[in-house]
Amino acid sequence: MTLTHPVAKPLRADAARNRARVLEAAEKVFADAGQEAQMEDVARRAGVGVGTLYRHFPTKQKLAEAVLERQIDALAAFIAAECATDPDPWAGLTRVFRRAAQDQAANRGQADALLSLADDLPDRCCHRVRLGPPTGAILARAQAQGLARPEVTEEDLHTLFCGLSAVTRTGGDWERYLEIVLTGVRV
Amino acid sequence: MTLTHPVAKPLRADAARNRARVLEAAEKVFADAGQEAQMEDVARRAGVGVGTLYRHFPTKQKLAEAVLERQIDALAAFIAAECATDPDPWAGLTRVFRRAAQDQAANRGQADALLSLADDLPDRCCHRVRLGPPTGAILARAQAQGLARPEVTEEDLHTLFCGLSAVTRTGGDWERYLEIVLTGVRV
DNA sequence: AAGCAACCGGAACACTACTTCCGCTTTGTC
DNA sequence: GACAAAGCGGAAGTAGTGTTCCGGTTGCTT
Repeated sequence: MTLTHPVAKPLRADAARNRARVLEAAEKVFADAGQEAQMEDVARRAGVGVGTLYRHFPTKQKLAEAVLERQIDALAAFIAAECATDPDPWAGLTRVFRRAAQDQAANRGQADALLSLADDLPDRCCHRVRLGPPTGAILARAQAQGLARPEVTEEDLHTLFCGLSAVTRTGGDWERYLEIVLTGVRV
Repeated sequence: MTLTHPVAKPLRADAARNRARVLEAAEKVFADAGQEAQMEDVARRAGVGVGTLYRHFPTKQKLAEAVLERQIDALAAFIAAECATDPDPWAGLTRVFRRAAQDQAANRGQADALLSLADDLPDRCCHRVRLGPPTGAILARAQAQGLARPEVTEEDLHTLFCGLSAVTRTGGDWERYLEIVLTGVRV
């Protein structure tokens, strides 16, 4: 499902091509520069003019959201495919954290998104909204098996994700961070 | 070569008064807005013109550093007076974290400083440089008494402080964060 | 009290980055 | 192949904010 609405809007061939180029370029530029990415850089990298950017994405914020949404989609898919069904829920939970850390370390934009107040992000690219429930479900299974401390909540995990973003953003050692934090969650 | 040499430079009475006002105003404005604080806001709050700001602090960055330095000084003094000498090193360490969290929650500027790369901050207002050693010493005592996991390092604690800044900045529940993280450090 | 130097206020400046606008080009259709 | 509509490029417009400049003022010294 690529479109959010059933309203068919046939895009001209060159327009569709440019839209894809812009998204791809934006992904790279936001990965490097986070929210400080510049529209002109995105345009140059995509090989289009800034006008074309604005035809497809009315504002920088919307472009950032589109990029973020793709990455959240990928992460959600990874969780569903590789973590949620793991017979060892603790291993699954660990894998979620490690993947999130790797993503953030490679994508400053993703770390920045977790550091800004989530209120100004729509649900479809909100880390907490999209990833909280599946991650919480894994946590619940771990708790049911006595592998995780029972008083830890889904909300707590989100807090730990936020902390993680600060570590990756400052170039800290996120492996050590995860080790300590997961020790604090484990029984 | 330090400019803070014993070279006495007697400041005119009004200049000294204004300098103090600027610092006080800046502390409040940076506490509210962090690095996004605006020089004009500081000037207005201090009841002076922007020109006066720039006579005392040649750049916004320098002003932010001066504010930060005072807060780091206060935190260092607190650690030395109330935590370093605690017979129970674990209680001391906990108090350091709690105080840091409270400071950050009340001072967005302090949280922002921990989220930016520390490289561009001079030593005298660098969290890691100023607070790492005394905090590390408390950790070492806790480890010697078998209260903290032996493989945790001073560096790790700094990483956890960085994570803490993300939690306070996003309005997360830092009490829960500390509880989980400190559980991960404790034996 | 007078003179001078330091200091002050805030308008003007400079710079950066997002967004708009419009003449030209490409695409799809009859 | 020609026409209309959709799309394109990038220069120009705009806005926000850090910094400078200078005529006027205040404090210190003689």
